[in-house]
Amino acid sequence: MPDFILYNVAFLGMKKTSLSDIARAMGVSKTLVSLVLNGRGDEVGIKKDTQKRVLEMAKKMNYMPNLLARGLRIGSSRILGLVLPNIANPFFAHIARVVEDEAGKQGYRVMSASSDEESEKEKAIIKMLLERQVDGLILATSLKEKEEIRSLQEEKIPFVMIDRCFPDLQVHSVVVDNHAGAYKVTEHLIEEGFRKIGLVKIGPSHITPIQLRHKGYCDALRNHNIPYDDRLVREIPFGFDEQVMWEAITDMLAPPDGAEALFFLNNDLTVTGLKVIRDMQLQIPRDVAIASYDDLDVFNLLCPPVTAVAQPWKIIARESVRIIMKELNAKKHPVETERVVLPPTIRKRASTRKS
Amino acid sequence: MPDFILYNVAFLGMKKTSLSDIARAMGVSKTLVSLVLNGRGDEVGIKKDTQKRVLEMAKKMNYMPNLLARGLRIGSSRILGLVLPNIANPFFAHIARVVEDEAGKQGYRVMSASSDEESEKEKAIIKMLLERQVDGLILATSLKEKEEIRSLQEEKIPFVMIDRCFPDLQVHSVVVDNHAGAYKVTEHLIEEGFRKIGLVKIGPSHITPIQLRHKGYCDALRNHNIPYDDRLVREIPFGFDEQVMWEAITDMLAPPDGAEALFFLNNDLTVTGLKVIRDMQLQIPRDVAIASYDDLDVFNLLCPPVTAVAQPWKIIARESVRIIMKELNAKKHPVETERVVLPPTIRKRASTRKS
DNA sequence: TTGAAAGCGCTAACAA
DNA sequence: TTGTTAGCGCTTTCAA
Repeated sequence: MPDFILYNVAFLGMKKTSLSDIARAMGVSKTLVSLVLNGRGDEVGIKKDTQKRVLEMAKKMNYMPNLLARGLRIGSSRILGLVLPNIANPFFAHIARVVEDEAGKQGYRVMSASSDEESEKEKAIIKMLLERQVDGLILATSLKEKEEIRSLQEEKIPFVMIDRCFPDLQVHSVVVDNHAGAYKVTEHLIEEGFRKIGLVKIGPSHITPIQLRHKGYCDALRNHNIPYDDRLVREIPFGFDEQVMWEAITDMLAPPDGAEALFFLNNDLTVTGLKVIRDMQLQIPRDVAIASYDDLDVFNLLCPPVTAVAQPWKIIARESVRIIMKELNAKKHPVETERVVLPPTIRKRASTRKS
Repeated sequence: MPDFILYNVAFLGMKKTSLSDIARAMGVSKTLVSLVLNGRGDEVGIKKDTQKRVLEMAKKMNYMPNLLARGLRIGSSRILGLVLPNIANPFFAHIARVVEDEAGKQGYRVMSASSDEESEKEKAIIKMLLERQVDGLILATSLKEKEEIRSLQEEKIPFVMIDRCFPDLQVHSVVVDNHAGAYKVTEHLIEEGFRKIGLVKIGPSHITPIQLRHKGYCDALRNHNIPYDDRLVREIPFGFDEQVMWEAITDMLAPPDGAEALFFLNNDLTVTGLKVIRDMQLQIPRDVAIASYDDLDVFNLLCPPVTAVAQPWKIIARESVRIIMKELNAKKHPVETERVVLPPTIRKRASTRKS
């Protein structure tokens, strides 16, 4: 009475039901069961009745496919690796959410990990993801050198770079026009009458978008005949605290040539910067004007509301998934390289209004 | 000359190197290679020299273990499933980050997914995670009924519930004392002199912490002899927009018995609520006082700063990983049920000061 | 000190 | 219309 034992096993959850369990219980082959359960019954021409019986038995025995086994067999895990500097940052959290949704629509899952802007950590993450046999990678990289990326290319790992990309690499990428965003905000500040504009960068210095934003700032100054003053430019290392920000701001605002405006190059900097400025009891924009790269919902609720560069994170996420899927489903390789550059939106608000 | 071919394969990335490739190239057995690569060489007593040669060959051939295969074989994926309502919500994004870090320290990876507060979506997520053979689950559940949880128990799936837990279930859980948080904030409002206190809940109504917060609110009112007025209590469905919030608030503030204060039961509600209130050109706290369940960094930067209940997300995440690891490593089952209840912190700020 | 062989659960080429 | 067989890459038992 093998049936009894099998049922018991299944019902008591002592052990998971496998394909062969079903096959054995029904006296058919694993192949048949596999075919039916994968919806290929009709295609192959398995009797309707048999199909129904298989389905019923699978249900009865509480069958659950083992996706590790399937992945091993078909050589594809249906997992996407998502590498981010920090998933707790709202910008990346939103991206993670949309990537998850978009990938899910195509039967893919995502495994994400945060690099904290550290090259070594990121290398370890990528290694781990590859060991776990992810089918493709979406990378907001913190890598200092592009060699690692090159080796991904050589190994023919499908991947898309987002937010950040080494300019001279021939790879899929979805980025925002960082130069334009920073240029426009700086120009806006200049047009509002500010000339001494401080720039607060996030470190490490090799992050491409930060370099481009810096360049946008420089170019705007130059085109408006304002001399570049490197006492007005600071780099704050990732993982900074309020103290570090306090020192930087105090320094930048110090007379006689102190900044009249501060442009923070990401949302973390802006939030901490605003805290420090409040603690210093300074009025915005009277004592110092404020602009932010990255917009948060709440920036518009502050008093005064903070001028910001909004990034289209939804589109970044969607495009990255679209491209990686195209790559994964491509019949022919290599697929033509896609380099998407999205425009940022400048949200001019009261924090940059000359009073 | 098999060596040549093998090297070629490895170096050109035509095909990944496997254990048997290394074994074959060296003329030894897979067993040996596996043992050495897993650091069990000494333990088993493999010659130092052989070990060195294996290690070198592995490196030379660019070996990467296939974790799907290992997982299949050892019956453990070293993956934790993390189920959240929405990873884009800062509260959950922070939790995800810390869970990722803590699990990583123990060699586990996490696969997360968002349920959007939908029971059906969550069931599908759990099913998917189990099919992917996660070793354990951390659940901030959106499930309406506890049956699904019960069946996890019956199937002996290791899991920990966080943030939300069905009260009469004997399961591991890490939650915040929601009743206390809401009670104290409500009491604070009352002590500041507000009597008509509106409550803005997030739907769906079965979310346990929301029910408890609601109860905390009720109890505080009762203990201060303030009658409960259900016109002052609204539920806004998850995924709401500004319009919905606008209607609710307009309604609650309407004379003659309009609310003098509003207590929002999560950070999303607070942010949108503040937007609406600003658009209505109301002064906080003169026209209406504001309190929030969930604190965000920026709440302290608003003018006025917003009174909030801060939740210890770092501890929630750490504890949940600690417990699931204890469960996974336990020699004996069942492990004693852990029910951690963390205290929230009330941050009293100017938004609730009677002017 | 090392190797042979089995098998985790699945799919797929080929046979019948 | 269904079954046989092989094998994905790994670990592990047992033997030598």
